[in-house]
Amino acid sequence: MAALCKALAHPARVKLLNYLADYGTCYFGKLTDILPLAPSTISQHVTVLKDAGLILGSDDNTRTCYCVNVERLEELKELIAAL
Amino acid sequence: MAALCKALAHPARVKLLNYLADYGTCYFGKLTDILPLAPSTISQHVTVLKDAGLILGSDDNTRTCYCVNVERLEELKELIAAL
DNA sequence: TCGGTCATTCGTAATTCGACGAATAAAGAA
DNA sequence: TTCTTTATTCGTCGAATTACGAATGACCGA
Repeated sequence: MAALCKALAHPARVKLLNYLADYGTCYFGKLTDILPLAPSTISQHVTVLKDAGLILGSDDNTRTCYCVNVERLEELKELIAAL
Repeated sequence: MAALCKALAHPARVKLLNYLADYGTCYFGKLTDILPLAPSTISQHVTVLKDAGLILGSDDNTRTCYCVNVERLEELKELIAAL
């Protein structure tokens, strides 16, 4: 629970998750348009979300496609709702 | 949203909120029994939860009585559920 | 083959976090 | 008054976070 919240403890990561939740999937390149941050920084945030299990990345030849891990997100929702 | 999650981004603070949610209210001294941390450290965590608005503290003469801020907690639940 | 794009990793600097002990303030008991 | 209890604040330290640019590797097009 603390680990999941920690993954959402930064505005940039909340925006990323929100965007993915709204648009389903997208490539990394699109994410760099969403946030006013350097690509390397965004990659770091994406890694945090990935490590928390909240998003999934599939290597589509040279690009990387990201999407929300719905099951994991449900897990978080249940944990918070049970508070 | 990120601010609220940040407040819950540490196991000690999750435990504190859980305890208060279960037991309604309690004094600071009781909280020091719940966690294996120095009182000063616990006070820091309590301050973080208080600053986030998740708990409320009322000064009962020499002791301090803490309880969950239900409205704020509901706010968090709605934000997470809306993801 | 030579560039160009895409995404990540590495190295680094500044800031924040998390923990502790010591000092403090305020109220009550001896 | 003096001592004890209670809760907080302060100072400090190491660890973690956040940001960037530079370097890297993999793939495609010219």
